[in-house]
Amino acid sequence: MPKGTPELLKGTLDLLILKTLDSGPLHGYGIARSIETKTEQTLQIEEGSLYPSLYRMTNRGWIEFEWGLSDNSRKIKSYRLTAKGRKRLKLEQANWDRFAFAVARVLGEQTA
Amino acid sequence: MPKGTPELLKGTLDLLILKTLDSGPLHGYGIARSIETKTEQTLQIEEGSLYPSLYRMTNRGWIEFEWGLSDNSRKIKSYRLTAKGRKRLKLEQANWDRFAFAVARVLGEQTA
DNA sequence: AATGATACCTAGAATTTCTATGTATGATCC
DNA sequence: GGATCATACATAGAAATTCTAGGTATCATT
Repeated sequence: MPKGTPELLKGTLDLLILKTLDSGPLHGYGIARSIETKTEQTLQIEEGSLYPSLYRMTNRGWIEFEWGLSDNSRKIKSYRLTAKGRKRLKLEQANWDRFAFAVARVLGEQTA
Repeated sequence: MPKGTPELLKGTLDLLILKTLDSGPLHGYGIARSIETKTEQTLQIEEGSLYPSLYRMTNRGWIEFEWGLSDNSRKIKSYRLTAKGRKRLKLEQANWDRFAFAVARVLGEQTA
């Protein structure tokens, strides 16, 4: 753990994945690496959280996948957002913003 | 629900309670009302979440209580932070800041 | 006398995330 | 060639928190 104890994901994993897929199709493992890199390992995506989440969101119709090959010729499931997923992303992002703002209020940070 | 669907607490309840008690002793019901007021009902504290949390944190030695009377002469459990609780508050607040910053990074908000 | 707000409590369900595994293959190093 | 590491997928079961849905009691108000 290069940056101290990693943060728990506190129910934001779906949002983080949806947002990552908003930039274009990607496979599960790549999504995890992308989030970790962007946050400099502050957020760590366990595979035991990642794959169940992808499975759930596929079932809910927020994302879909097709089998493909990665750069290094490995079999991958390439995920992408559906229209429903894009709507869901907007909703979850708005919810997060409201939530984070509210918490900041309680913590006494003057955010406005 | 005056302000739309209330946000889930996503593991921040302990932090919110500790922070509220940092301003001085208060009883459970009052803590809940304080958080709801401060956030204009964005965060809603269910009693089924509140009391178990107070119980857990008492057991962990982060808070302690004594029976007392409220302004309107009701029996209350007046909670206050312990030294351990103050340390815990600092830790959880730092963790939250790191976490919120990391999420903002993924969401593409330029916070630095 | 009834109602609503205050104030406490608990059981059980739901959900998410984590820990701990397992499998398989491509790439690298000796 | 063989070992090892990173990539890539997956699942079972545990752990933790929060929610739903009840319950009790008292004070104040209508």
